[in-house]
Parts: sequence; structure tokens; C-alpha cells
Amino acid sequence: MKLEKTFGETVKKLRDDKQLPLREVAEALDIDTSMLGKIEKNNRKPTKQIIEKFAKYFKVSERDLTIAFLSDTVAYQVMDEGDYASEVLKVAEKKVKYLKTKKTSDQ
Amino acid sequence: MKLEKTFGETVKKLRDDKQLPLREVAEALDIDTSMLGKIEKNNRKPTKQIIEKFAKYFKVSERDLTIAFLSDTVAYQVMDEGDYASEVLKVAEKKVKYLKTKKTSDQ
DNA sequence: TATATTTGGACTGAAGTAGTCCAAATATGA
DNA sequence: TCATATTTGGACTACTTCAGTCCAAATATA
Repeated sequence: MKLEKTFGETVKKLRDDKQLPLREVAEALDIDTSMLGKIEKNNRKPTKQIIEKFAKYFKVSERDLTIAFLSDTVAYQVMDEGDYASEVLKVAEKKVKYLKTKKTSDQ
Repeated sequence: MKLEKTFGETVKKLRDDKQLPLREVAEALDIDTSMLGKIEKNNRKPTKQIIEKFAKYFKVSERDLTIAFLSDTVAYQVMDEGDYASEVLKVAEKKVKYLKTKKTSDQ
């Protein structure tokens, strides 16, 4: 089974693997040490800019990091709302497909 | 092809089918007429309470309305973020399943 | 024991948003 | 055409949310 790590867990692992302290990474990304700690604990959300910096600094795919982050947000959001989570995501997928088609045919 | 209507389109249709003016429905739901108009145009989000009132007033499933609304939110949210929409939703589904399992085994 | 790191609480400023109010635009019907 | 009802949207307010900061306590390291 593939374990679906949160964004925070993902970036913490990147840092741990290189045995770097929060201070050093935070400095490199030009953010507050405490901020980075919170991001790793999913207590604060990273901005696009911060995700970009993470990707460059750790030399990982910005796309993958972005997807990891956005899917986190969506997952927690739908889990907060009753027991419809899976259903909501399924319908959302249909809507996305529908809206994409619409968009394309609009041009 | 099943057309995936937005929440606003859904409730507008319910109202149109009964040929009711915004004023009357708004009054019954105890919200501002302008507010209802905006909800139908997806310019304002309904609260849980308003969704509940819609369901009761039009005698439709609250669950279905809720899913229609939440999936709207999620769909537009992920479409705003680059071209990763479908991928994000797929990963989010995995995370939801993973988190549900985790939650169950936690108890 | 001293130093570095991690954690978390409290706060601030800014952004976002539900909801209101009103007036202009549009439709309805006599 | 005229009068009335409905719809639309802009501007505003009050409230909430949240990224980001600062600092001090807790914990780890050597």
C-alpha cells in the first residue's frame, strides 16, 4: 500500500533525510523558522512561492509538491464535511471534466 | 451525457419549475432576496442552514444538495490551481481513504 | 552544563466573505 | 404606454480566517 503522506510530512522527510535543522532550511527559503516548523506540522499552509522554494531547494518536482499540498487541502476539507467525502470528490471530478470541456468549446 | 449543474443552477431550476419569484422563496427561507439571487448565480455560498432550508422547502434530499454544493466548491478550487485538477482530486481520494482507515484503526 | 533546536502560544495585519441595503435595469401585464 | 413586480449588481459592513512574526518554554545534543 502506498502511504499518502501529508505535505508537512513530505517536506519534513526531505529535511530529515539531509539531516538539516529547521533554522538552516528556513534561512535558505527565507522564511521564519517557526513558520517552517508549523508547515511541517500542517499548522500553516505554504504559499505558492514557498512551495516553489521548497522544490528548488530540495531539487524535487514543483508539480508533485503542489499536488501534494492541494490534495491535502481538499482531503481535509471534504473530511470535515460529514460523511460525503468520497461522493463529493467523485462529483467534483465530473464537474471538472464538464467545465474543462465547456471551457475548450468556449474559445 | 449527464450534465453536472452547479449548486446555483440547481436551486434556480427548482424555483423556476414552480414559477416562484426570488422574493417569495427568499422570504420562505428567511434570507435576503438579493442574497438568494447571488446564490443562484454562484456569487455567494450558502451556509449549511440555508442548504437545509432549501431541502425542506423544495422537498429534495439535503444530502444531494450538500454534495452538489461541496463538489462545486472543490471543483472550482482545484480548477483555479493550474492544470493539476484531476490529479489533485485523485490523490485527495487516496488520502481520504487512507485517513478514514487510520481514523477507524485509531479508536 | 552550555548551546542549538524544536515547539507552541499569543498576537497582528491583511484578505476573504456572508449578509445588507439600495438603486438601476429588466420583465410582466393591464 | 404606463405602472408594478422582479431581477441584478454595486458598495459597504461586520466578522472570520489565516499567513506571518515574535518570543519564551521545552527538548535535544554534545
